[in-house]
Amino acid sequence: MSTTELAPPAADLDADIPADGLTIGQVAARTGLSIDTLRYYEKEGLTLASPERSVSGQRRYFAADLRWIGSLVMLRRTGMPIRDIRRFVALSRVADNESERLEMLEGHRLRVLHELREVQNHLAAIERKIAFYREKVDHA
Amino acid sequence: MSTTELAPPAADLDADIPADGLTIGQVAARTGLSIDTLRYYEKEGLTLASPERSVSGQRRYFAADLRWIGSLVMLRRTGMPIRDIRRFVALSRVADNESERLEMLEGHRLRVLHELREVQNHLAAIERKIAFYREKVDHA
DNA sequence: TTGCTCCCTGGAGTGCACTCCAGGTCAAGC
DNA sequence: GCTTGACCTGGAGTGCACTCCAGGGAGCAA
Repeated sequence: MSTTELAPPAADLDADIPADGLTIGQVAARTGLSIDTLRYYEKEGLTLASPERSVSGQRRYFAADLRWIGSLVMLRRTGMPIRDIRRFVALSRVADNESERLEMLEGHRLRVLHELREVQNHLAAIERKIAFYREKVDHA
Repeated sequence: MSTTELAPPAADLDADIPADGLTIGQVAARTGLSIDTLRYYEKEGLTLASPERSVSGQRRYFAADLRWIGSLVMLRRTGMPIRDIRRFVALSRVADNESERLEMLEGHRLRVLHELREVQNHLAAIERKIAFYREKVDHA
């Protein structure tokens, strides 16, 4: 989270995917998540479906997996807790509850907007403090 | 952090302060921080100076304390870690290092701006998802 | 066949920022 | 004089989201 957010994934999320899928390491490189985090999300029930496995039991990811992981990243990076994402995923696994999902996303959206406004206000205060220091420093 | 941000402090930060100062409970009410958090910040060395004490040993806060706590809130709510705030406080306690403080604040500002942009981008993706669900739901 | 790299699992450990607790003091009100 | 409520201290506990580790397997290259 600290360096990850500054170092965007090396490979493009949408670069094409070999016929036998991507390994977890390749997915990590594309998404910016760590291998451990990918397995952790899966264990925590955040994946829509468990990824396929190679004959030797290794995870193999395909386009749909990548798209879903993209959604996880967008929810996490906007601050939705794992617990809530799990609920959203549970809803997404069954049909005919689109309105509930919508409700969750809209609630989340409002919280994010609120949070953004607050951070922006505090940032403005910091910028005033910066101006104050700049004044002092430039006069020295 | 979860409810605090939604429930702004009841009393105004700048309402006037009795001659013998404010108790920690009153400061908590004004700042939105918990009593425990105020003591924790003090223990962690985030206060510019320890607050005065009443004859019976209770903390008494005055305007300067409140202003400083306001700065702490603004740094924390924009995501500066305790560790970094401690460094900033240490600088603030001695003279003639305004340029270092300025540097810290400007670095922090850039990180916050970066983070804000990223959250906004992810939020935009969420809003597209919302539009998608709204379409589906409204057609049902 | 040895070594290397990447993967696997279950479970333990970490860092952060609080938050809670036990046991105690003090001032005010009844 | 007793209760109540707000405060005190040192230290333990919590919740969250990872992150790391031990012990092991598969596939490939030299």
